[in-house]
Amino acid sequence: MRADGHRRRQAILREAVTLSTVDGLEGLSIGNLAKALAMSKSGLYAHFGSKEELQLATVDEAARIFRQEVIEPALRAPAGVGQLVAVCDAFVEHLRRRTFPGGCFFAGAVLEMGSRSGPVKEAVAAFQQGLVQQIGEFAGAAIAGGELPVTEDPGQLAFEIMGVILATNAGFVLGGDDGVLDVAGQVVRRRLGVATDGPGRA
Amino acid sequence: MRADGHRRRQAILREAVTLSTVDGLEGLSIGNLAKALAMSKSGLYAHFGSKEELQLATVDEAARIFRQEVIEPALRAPAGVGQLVAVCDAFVEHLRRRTFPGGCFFAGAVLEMGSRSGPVKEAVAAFQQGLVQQIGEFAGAAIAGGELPVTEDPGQLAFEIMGVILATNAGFVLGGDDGVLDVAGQVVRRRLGVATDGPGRA
DNA sequence: CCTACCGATCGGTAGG
DNA sequence: CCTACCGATCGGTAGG
Repeated sequence: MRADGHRRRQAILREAVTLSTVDGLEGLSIGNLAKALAMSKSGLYAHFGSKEELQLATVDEAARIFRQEVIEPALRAPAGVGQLVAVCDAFVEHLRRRTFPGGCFFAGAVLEMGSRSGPVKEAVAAFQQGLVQQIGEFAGAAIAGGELPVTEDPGQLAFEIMGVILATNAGFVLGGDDGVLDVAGQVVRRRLGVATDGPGRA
Repeated sequence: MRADGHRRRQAILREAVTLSTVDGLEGLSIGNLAKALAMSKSGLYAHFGSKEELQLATVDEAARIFRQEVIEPALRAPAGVGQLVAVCDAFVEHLRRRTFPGGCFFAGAVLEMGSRSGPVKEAVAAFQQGLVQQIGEFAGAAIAGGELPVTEDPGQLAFEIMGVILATNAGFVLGGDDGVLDVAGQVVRRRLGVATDGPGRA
């Protein structure tokens, strides 16, 4: 059945994304992935013709999961500042529920692939640039809607929020505990002039 | 001569740091490093008894270079806000002069080693935590000196500045051009209420 | 999907 | 510092 083949492929890719957040997209090996899935290497080659094809499909699957867990919740929030806060909150929850053992797939992939060339690097770069652009659009809407002063620059604001996201991921991956996760929401709310739901308040 | 041996060791480690910013600390192989230095693998084992020892020495050398190029210039700036701005500017220059092909060594090492265990991860974590603490002390001095309101939190401010640093590195590594490098200074000066030397102004 | 295999490279060692 | 080697694993293929 086609549906079964698709589910099998998706299960493989989910495991590939998971392993990549620990070992990297280059450190991900066909042998390790096969072992984790209790199948043979050549079984994997029936789905992906080469390691590069596997890497590209892994990036696609990681993008799908990130969109589902982080972007889509933000898009459902009220346009403007609400979406800026929501994208940070959704990212924090993405980390908190430990979707992947190595934190955010793309934070790692950007640094691993950034200084390389080829289709995998291009795929990672395209996703990252799309994310920054999406956040910039949220910021633009907040300014256009009068929630933020017209002296704000959407690109700079997107850069700042990307910084909060990356600092949160780095702190979380390194510390392994949820301690850092509350800082992101506090910082971004303070920066945008939104009331903070501090701890100790219901 | 001891001095020659020390220089040789340092040259090896400089190359090891350089290669690590592209291939990672795990992707750094004894064979590749030996080839880059035009020596044999066993020649490297005369300096480092194992790959883990090499990795630890590589982290130490990267820390030395980072302190020299980023921390020390900041320490020479006026205490308080001046040091917060200076640490960002020095980091940007560290990237601009392309010290390493893969950007900031520690930005990559933190994500690569974060979800692992062992002495190499601990060494990377210790450096990163020391850096955040150092920036937090700069922020504390700025608040104590009345340059920033007492409602500011040094830890949150250090987190924000680490975010600016990480977003700058990610953008630079991915884009490969100097375009992002001016944003960091603008964002951090605006955040701290310091006058911006915008482009078009001498 | 499987077993069985290929040459290349991995970290590391023996012996000099 | 060197050559020569070890077993293990790498990405990938042949043949089923």
